[in-house]
Amino acid sequence: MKETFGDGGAAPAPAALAAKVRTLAPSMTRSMQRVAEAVANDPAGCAALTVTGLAELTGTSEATVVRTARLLGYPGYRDLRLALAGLAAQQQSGRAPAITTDIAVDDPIADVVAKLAYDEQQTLADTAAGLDTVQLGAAVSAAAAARRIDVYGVGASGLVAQDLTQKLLRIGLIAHAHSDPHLAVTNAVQLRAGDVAIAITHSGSTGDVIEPLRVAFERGATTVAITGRPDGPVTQYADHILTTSTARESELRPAAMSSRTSQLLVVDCLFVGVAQRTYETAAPALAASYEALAHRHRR
Amino acid sequence: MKETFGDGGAAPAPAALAAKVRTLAPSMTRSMQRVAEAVANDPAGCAALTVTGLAELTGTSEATVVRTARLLGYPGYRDLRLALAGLAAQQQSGRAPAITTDIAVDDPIADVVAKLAYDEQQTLADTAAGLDTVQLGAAVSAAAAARRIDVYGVGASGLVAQDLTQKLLRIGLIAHAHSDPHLAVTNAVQLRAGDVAIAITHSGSTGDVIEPLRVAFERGATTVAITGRPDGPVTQYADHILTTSTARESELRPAAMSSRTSQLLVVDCLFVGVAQRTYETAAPALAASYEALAHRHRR
DNA sequence: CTCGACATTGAAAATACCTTTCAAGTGTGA
DNA sequence: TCACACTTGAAAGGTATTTTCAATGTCGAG
Repeated sequence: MKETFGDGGAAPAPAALAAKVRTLAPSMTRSMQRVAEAVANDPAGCAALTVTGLAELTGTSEATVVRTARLLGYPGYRDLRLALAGLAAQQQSGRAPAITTDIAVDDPIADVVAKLAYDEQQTLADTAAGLDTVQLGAAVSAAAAARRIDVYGVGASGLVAQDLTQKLLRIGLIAHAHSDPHLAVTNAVQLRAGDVAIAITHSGSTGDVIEPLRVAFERGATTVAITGRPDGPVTQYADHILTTSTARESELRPAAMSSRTSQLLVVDCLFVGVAQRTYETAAPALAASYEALAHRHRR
Repeated sequence: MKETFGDGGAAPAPAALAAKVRTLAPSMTRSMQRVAEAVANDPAGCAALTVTGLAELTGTSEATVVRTARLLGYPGYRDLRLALAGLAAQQQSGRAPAITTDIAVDDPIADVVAKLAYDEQQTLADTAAGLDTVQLGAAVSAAAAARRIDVYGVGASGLVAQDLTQKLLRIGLIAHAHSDPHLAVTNAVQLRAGDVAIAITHSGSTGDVIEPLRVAFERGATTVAITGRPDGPVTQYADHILTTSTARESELRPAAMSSRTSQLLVVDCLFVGVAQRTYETAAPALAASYEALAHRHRR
């Protein structure tokens, strides 16, 4: 005959394992208590063990381990082990509040990854929440209809400018990125009504970027500023202002890092908006550029 | 002979299973993809199944299930199942519903913003979860001690390469970004042991980037690959592999967009890691560059 | 103090599950 | 069209889990 234990009524409890162990402890034999204790004390560790392993650890036998599992309400050790793994995962994920602190010089690399990822996620959420969709829509409309689009950005923002330009080119629009202030200005002079000029500057006060935008503005082009300071000097020449979020920075995490994340999201939104409005031409252009690149990949 | 799959280096990933499935999907066979898909779609359900059960559910064989588990980085199905149980428990204990739909041509601009922000956040989480901190640590150590660091990247990855270079320069290291494949190779020839070469390519098969990395590798430099395809050609010349996540893409949201987000996070982690290890020189260098820029702001 | 009934326990057999092997099927490039 | 490499599942081969069962220990009654 089969040995039967447990009340049978209790479903395989998910989380309240420690409690169950305490409740059932009095009705357990000595060896079973040892097993139950081990399980309650270190779910994660026990989840890594086989029946044999746990039996050895507790100085008992496989049979006892199985009996304990049964008493705790599981069909067998296999299922207890699964529950244990779940429990371990849960309580591990529970303890992750420490990410809010700054990155320290002696943080282990895993913490650095977690903190950076968290911060950037935060930045994205903030940016999305703070973005004025009306202004964005207006900028999109202007860009979609533009004869030509010039983008100004220096330093880290210069890369964002290039990113935007690359993508716009891919959907068949005419776009240029300028990080050389002189060339930017001389190009801005060529702009006229119907063209679009976009300045990207986190501080909102980068002279090298403001100057070409001013020229474009005066030439009658539609001007857009992507900046973290909606009250900064750059905005006085901007028809549309797209605000990026300013995350807290620390010594090891320069402002450039999160502002870049924020700027890229804005730029992506701008791009997708434009792609939507020019879908007829954008879709085949994207497909074509994709196709063209296939040849440059090795097998 | 024993069949061997998987990279072995990847530790049994804790949470980033869905991401891992996406990353590895391209290198899977059809039946394996069916298994992987089932696992990614319903971790909880699959955790309740035995190998045989999962094989039947997916219309494949036990062998295929085991192979898939291996490819995902686990020693066997047993361990995958444990991980699944953990995952199931985790995601049961509270999670947002997720904005799963693709961006459509007629989405209002506000939806575009929300979806893009959500997707990029997801990409960040996946990347952070899937990043091998051991590999990262090794790359950091090498870079911190390097005489010189060369970074290769073309197209969108070229901007990421520049971003990394800009930051490394700011903390006083000698770093160069190359997007011209000819110049990249001719520069790679100059590298020797103690130098570091970093290749950035989402596809893992961009010849223009692989070639200079190969040269650097053969010259004895420490080589690092930042790629979304840990099994791609680029990795054969890489001492350390940093895996970026592959998010689902759609027509309006090219892969380049999320891969860039992922790459930037990796690059940021690398940078911060290096800055930590070279803190004595990095801190004053950062302060100095900050100071130098102040003059370029108006008012 | 001795005996017997019963509970507890672990060794070992039996089973279920997981892993590996291998041959047949399938597609792919020369 | 053929040769080749890759993919796949059936079945053999191992492990882990479960069950059985006999040995041992416990405790109360005579």
